[in-house]
Amino acid sequence: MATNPLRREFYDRDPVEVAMGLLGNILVHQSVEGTVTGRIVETEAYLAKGDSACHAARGRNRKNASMFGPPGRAYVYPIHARYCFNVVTEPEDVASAVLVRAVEPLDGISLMKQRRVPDRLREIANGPAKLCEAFDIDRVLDGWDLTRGVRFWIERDGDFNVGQFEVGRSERIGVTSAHDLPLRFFFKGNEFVSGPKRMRT
DNA sequence: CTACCGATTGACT
DNA sequence: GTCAATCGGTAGA
Repeated sequence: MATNPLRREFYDRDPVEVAMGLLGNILVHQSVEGTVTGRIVETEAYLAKGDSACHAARGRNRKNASMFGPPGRAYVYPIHARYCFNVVTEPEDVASAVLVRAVEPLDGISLMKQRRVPDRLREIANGPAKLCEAFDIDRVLDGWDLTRGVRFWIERDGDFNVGQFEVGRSERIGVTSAHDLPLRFFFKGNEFVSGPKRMRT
């Protein structure tokens, strides 16, 4: 069956636009264990310029190389003994990205529960590292081309009405610099968004 | 080689 | 709200 991944042009834009545009779209990972999908409900933008919290702020290295690659690739990096998943935005050599912080589990929930302990539905993917555990995203997928629609991609859900949620905006969670930049976006009131209630409304 | 740290999480007051 | 466990990557001796 043909897949319908978001195209390169979607990602080849300002990370703030991509971060807002990703909300409501569906993340898909087909692994040997089975297929899991989830609706993106929370994102954060990391800018190529003027953003000290961006991993590329102090230049290129082996770890952040994917961020300097073409748009529409994955940037997966390890932190605190876990992984986080970003999509690369803007043209090659412009190092910006969007962190996918939370998804609402849709298909393959039993498989996600197998991978996640505890397995309460709301807690399965309401955080960047939780999402990676539930979706089995690790460094093997760093640099993966999300626009091919093979194994790992993001697609639009034509039946989903984006307007049913108001989009909230806040400072980013967890960053130790550039606190003031309001670059986090989320569906207000959606229970699968990460953080305490005040960060979800 | 060792030292340090983080875009986290989960447990706890 | 606070705090410690976690470990791969990087920087520095």
